[in-house]
Amino acid sequence: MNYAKITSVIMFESSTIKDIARALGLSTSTVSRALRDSYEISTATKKLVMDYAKQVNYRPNPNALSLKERRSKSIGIVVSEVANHYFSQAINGIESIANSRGYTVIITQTHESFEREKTNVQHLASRSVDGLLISLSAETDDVSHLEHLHARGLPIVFFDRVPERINTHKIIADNAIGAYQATEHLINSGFKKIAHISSSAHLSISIERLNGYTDALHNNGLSIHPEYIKNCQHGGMIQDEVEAVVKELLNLKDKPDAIFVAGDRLTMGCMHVLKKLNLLNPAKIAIAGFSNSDVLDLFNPPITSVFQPAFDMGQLATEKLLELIEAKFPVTEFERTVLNTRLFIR
Amino acid sequence: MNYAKITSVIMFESSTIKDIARALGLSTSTVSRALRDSYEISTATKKLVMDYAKQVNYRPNPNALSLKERRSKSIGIVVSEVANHYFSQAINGIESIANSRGYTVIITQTHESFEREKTNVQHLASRSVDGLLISLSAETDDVSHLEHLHARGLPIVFFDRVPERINTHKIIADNAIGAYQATEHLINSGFKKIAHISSSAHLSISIERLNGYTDALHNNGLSIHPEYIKNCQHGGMIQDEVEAVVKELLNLKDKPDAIFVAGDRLTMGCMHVLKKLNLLNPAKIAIAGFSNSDVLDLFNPPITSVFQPAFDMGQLATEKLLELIEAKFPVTEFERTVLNTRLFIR
DNA sequence: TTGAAAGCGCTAACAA
DNA sequence: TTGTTAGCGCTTTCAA
Repeated sequence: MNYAKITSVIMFESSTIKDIARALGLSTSTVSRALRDSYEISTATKKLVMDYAKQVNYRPNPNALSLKERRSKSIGIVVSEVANHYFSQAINGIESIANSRGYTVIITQTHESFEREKTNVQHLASRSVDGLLISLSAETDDVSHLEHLHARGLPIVFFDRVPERINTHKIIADNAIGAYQATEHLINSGFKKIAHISSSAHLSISIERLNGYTDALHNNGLSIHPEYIKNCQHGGMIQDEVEAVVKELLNLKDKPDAIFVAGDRLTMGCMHVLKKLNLLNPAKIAIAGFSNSDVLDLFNPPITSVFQPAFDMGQLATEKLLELIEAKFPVTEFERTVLNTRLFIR
Repeated sequence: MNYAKITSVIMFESSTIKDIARALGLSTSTVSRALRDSYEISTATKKLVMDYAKQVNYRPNPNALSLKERRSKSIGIVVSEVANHYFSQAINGIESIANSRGYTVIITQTHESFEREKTNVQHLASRSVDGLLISLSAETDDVSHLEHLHARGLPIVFFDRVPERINTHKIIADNAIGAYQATEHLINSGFKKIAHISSSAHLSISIERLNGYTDALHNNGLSIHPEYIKNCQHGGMIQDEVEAVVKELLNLKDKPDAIFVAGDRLTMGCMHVLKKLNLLNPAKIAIAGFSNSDVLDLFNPPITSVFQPAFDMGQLATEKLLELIEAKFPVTEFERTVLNTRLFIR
């Protein structure tokens, strides 16, 4: 403890290997080796060091370690927002694996903004995370900010909203089948004029869910009306956009009798608009949508939903990422893993 | 780029001050100073260095900086779970301040477990965060794990669920008034037998909300029945516990006609139980509760709620924390800030 | 079995 | 105005 520390604000710091070495009359290298249980060190010295380390509650300085080892034992997460049950569940899955493997997780939110995605990714990279787990923002069409990092060797695994162009592991739900089932459920419930509201058109999930929707219509002998298909560039983050889109549908001369909504926040946004327009109770229009919310059955009316195995997706993505991070040799074979969705009929 | 790097896995790394110095034929200290726009360096050299740095996309290594400066420019957050609108909104507030001030945020979840809280806190401390923002877990009664760190000088700010014993800044909502208003709303709606379900009894929020509840009953000439007051040790994380508590209330000979629920997850859990028991639609029992959820008005029946200014609380807590972190002199005067809640009548 | 010394990337006191 | 050097905490050759 030096003079400066005492006269200035007392800093929070724990003892270092140097402190231990001094106290025990050993060299720092001996202490370092003893703490890592090296075969070179005698049992007696090891015990001495370990006991003392425990006594003073020694914790290695992660920054020194990172600097030395050139890795931070941390991974960065980029999602739209944590206030979305799909993502919060995925995060729980990610944490469960990462923490058990000794990694810290840094969560960032894009709020569906391309600019914030770039800033977050840049920040995480400069923060020297060992790898990145990303679900693209609704606005993201250009992934060059990620290609650049990927090309330079930063391990990246995508989940949920994945880019075509970057060749790495990708974990997704079977969006097409999920969308197909939800749409078919509406058809089987007697609806014939089914609209579709989705996030921005270029997103992988939007494309896949649109395909499921159109396939379901087609296979059930219903025709596809382009004016029934609407996109929200901001993925539902801007409620006015959702409201505008819903109103456009309702103003059509041939109004839809049901809507299949392709996202958690969009589904909620859509319900709010219908509620506001007094179309919810009694239900003037049916809704089915992608959502991992656990309160959908409390809604009025309760709505049928497509549930994604978010927790599992998070776990799997993390396992894949750690595989890349800890690989001894460059990985050149990448997998695209597709997990099943589940339809909850309400 | 040395041989090892090329033959082994190509690492993701950016150029260092050393690289720049070598390329430009300068010393590392000159480069360092130029990059920090030091008055000692000539304009010409500065421009040379800065231009080159931009060209190679130079990013300072945060680990080296942390090691040198003895701070990490990161703060740790400990909350129950991000899948809780109160906390996700608070986190947004925290991020908005922290990021603008150049700090990274590390979010951890306790899932209301005391053990996980201890592990997370320990992990963050050993991760050398510059400060901690904490809302205690439902199980936490003993705060010695935090007292220890606090005593050693780690800046800590508590929000929402705060301990008595630790003297530092605390940001809370006016839980008593919020609870009072919600209870009085039930009374004014004609209910006379109002029960109360809360998180674990020792939590600050539980105590304050209980006070608001009893005051409201008392001031309105209603008597307090101890058998109407129930606690959930796990703060609603274990749905069976919530179900048991609700059933106990319903099995009383003198059944309550309304329940004031003191927490976001508890409110949802409670609704689910009532739904399951077919008491929700038509409503056989009224519910009002603390919640920051944005979909309460979609519920059937919609429920009256007490909203906490979570975003503001997060912002304020972060400002206070950064004040402590960046203080030139030890801070000895601490504030307890109380923000107003808002009653949303539905 | 242990120690001395170098180095990870950066800053700053001191020299020139 | 710029360079040399030491040191933050740690690991790891190389020497003893």
